[in-house]
Amino acid sequence: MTATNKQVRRYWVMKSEPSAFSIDDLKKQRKTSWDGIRNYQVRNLIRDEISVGDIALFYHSSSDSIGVAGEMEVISQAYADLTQFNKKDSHFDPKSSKDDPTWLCLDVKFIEKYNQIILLKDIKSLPVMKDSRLVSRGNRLSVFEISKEQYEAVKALAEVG
DNA sequence: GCCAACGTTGGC
DNA sequence: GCCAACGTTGGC
Repeated sequence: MTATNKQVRRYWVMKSEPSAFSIDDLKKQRKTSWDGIRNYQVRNLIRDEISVGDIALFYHSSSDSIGVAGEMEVISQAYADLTQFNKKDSHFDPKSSKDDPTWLCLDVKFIEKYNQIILLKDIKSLPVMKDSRLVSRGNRLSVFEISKEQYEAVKALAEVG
C-alpha cells in the first residue's frame, strides 16, 4: 500500500429551489442529506463520480434571485435515500425495494454563504462558462460537474461583489 | 426498440 | 403563470 491514492478534487453544481431548501437552511443545519434525487443520470453521478472531499456550488433555482448562493463539501459516499420508502414523502417510489434501492443520496456540509448570490445573468457573461450546463437553456440535471477553472471564475465573481 | 404523449423543471 | 426543453413512460 503506497500513499498515492489521493484523488483529484472535483467540482459540482447542485441545484435546489430555495423555497424547498436554501443555503440558509444548510447554514443552520451545518450539514444535510442531499436526498430526493429522482433522475437516473444524477443518481449515477453521485454513485460513480462524486467523492468525499469534492466541492459543490449551491445553486438557487426558480426563485427571485437565480444563481449560486454558496458552497458546500461532500462528506459521504452515496447511500440509499430513505425517502423512497416513505409513503408519506413526496419522493416515495412504490417500485423501489429495500433489497435493491433505486435511489441514492449523499451528505454535504456547509462551507460558505456568499455575501450575495452570484446571479445567473452575471455567470452567463463569463466566457469560461460558455459551454457549461450551468448556463445552457433547458438543463434539467440537478447535479452536474464544472471544471476547476469554471469553479474559480464563478467564485471570483463572489469576491468582487 | 421506436417514438408520441406526458410530466416536470426552471428561466423568464 | 407561461412555455420550452427534455427525461420518462407506455403503446405498438
